[in-house]
Amino acid sequence: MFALVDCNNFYVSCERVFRASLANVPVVVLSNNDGCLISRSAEAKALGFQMGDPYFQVKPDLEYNKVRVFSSNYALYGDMSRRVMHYLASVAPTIEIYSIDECFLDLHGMNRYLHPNLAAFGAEVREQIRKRTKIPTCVGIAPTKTLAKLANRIAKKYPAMKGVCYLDTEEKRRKALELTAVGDVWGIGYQYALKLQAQGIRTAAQLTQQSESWARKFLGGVVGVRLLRELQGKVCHQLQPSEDGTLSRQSITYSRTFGTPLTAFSDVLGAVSAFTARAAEKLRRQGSAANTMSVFLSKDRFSLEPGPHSSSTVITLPVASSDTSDLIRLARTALKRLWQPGCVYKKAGVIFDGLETDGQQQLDLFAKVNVGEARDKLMKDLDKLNERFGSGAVTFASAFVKKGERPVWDSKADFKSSAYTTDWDELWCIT
DNA sequence: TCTGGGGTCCTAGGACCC
DNA sequence: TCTGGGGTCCTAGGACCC
Repeated sequence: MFALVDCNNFYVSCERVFRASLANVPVVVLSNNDGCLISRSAEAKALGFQMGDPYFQVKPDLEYNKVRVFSSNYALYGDMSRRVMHYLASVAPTIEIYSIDECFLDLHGMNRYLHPNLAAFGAEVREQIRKRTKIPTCVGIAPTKTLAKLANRIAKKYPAMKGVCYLDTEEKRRKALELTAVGDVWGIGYQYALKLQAQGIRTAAQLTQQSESWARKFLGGVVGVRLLRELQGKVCHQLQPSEDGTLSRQSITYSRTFGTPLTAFSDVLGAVSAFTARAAEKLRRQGSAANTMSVFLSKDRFSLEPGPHSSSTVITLPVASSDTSDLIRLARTALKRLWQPGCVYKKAGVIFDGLETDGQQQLDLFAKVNVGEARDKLMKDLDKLNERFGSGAVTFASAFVKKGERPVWDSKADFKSSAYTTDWDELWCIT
């Protein structure tokens, strides 16, 4: 059996933990750059606000309905997430942190005398998380990950379930599949839902009636076959945990939309350098070095101008690296290649790919060994200083921003709550 | 004026090699 | 009209997820 624990409206729930005044009123949280709605309270959903609604379009509506609006505050959400996951790690033999607000538990081998009734176990988990963190959750328990996802949706949708849905019998599995629209199945997105509806397949139950060769043909090859089998209760996806429960990434990206569009090379270079530094930090944190680096620049993606709105270039490194100064130098080379004078740029990003374990690189025949070691030490010290004194305390010249000033590329975040739990300067004040 | 960001997996097709 | 057969590596693109 697998369980999926999913936090309800996670970002909104995090904001509510620290503000009693947000209870029972409509609340939404915006994406980066205050772009779209990405988390909505039940009250905001009831008013008709949709996931992904552009903020500028629904702003009058939000104001009219007195909806409380927040910019996203990842320092807060990340910290609350760690608390939830830390608890979950203590109750199941294996967990896989699937996203910031979802976690799979592998219940195989769980002590059957301690938890003879998994539905009661689910209820206990919910209650404990609520007590410890004030975050509301729902729990789905079923024989496969895909069915656990489905069970979780049902636990959310039907209040009578009291937040827990346990598909322990064939009868319940069948019922759950009949209650689920095909587009709500994990792995069926917009395109597949259209295709399926055209063939008269409306519910998950109807989907499971199809043959594997049909799934292979219409649902993306082996991916579709696995999906079908999982719905039928045959396990295809095991948990994939890493040591700390988080997945070790195969690629690492840092990209941002600029708060205001940029036209000067020096401004964009500053942004790309800063993004490179942040991505390199992520690289070192997971103990990786990158073999390739891509830099991309984007113009207005909603403009009707013909031609591509984005351009990118890939640089293959001579030796895999996680050294910020190396990488910034390459980023500058890449940027020069891409740069078109007179263009108005709205977004830039850096992607590291071809990751390998740092320190295992083939020796560069001409490198002076001492230089490499000194650099490693420098990067370690850099990370320590930034961890202790705050991100950006020590930076490279090309990414430098004066203390107290906001960089020209900085995203918009007009409605941000405090980092109550992670920043000494923003602790919760009781006045 | 304003429309996020960070990932995954899979397939197909081309280049190249023996 | 005929014009090998594998294998690998790389890239681009499509679909999905939260």
